[in-house]
Amino acid sequence: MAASIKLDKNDFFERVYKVVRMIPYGRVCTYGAIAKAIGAPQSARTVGYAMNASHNLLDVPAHRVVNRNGMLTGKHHFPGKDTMQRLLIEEGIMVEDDCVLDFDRLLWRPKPLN
DNA sequence: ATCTTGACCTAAT
DNA sequence: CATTAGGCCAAGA
Repeated sequence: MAASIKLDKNDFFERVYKVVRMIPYGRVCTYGAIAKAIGAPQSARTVGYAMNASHNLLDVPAHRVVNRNGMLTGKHHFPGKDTMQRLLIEEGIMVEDDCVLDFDRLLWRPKPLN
């Protein structure tokens, strides 16, 4: 047995979801922050990919995840046209021009996972 | 099995 | 300041 200490791909996804689930209502988070929280600071890209698969999981508020600029880069991947923006606004987050206003204030930083 | 693309980020030029 | 390049992991052709 030994061997295979390598992380299963599913683990990576699960970790991402775990962090995203912790994002409080009315707050937003970034891909990079999440990546860093799960111990893969340079895998922000894969975090985004994980979000894509998270559409099935209703527990994961993917709309609260934006890029480090506060831009709604993933809005095109949501059903409908401006679903992501709508969801954010419904939580009290002001969005304009595909960017989160007061982004610095609303940004929530996840704590590193074990 | 290889190559390309993708909801990104950081550092270097 | 703007642009380029590299790195990461996963899925589709």
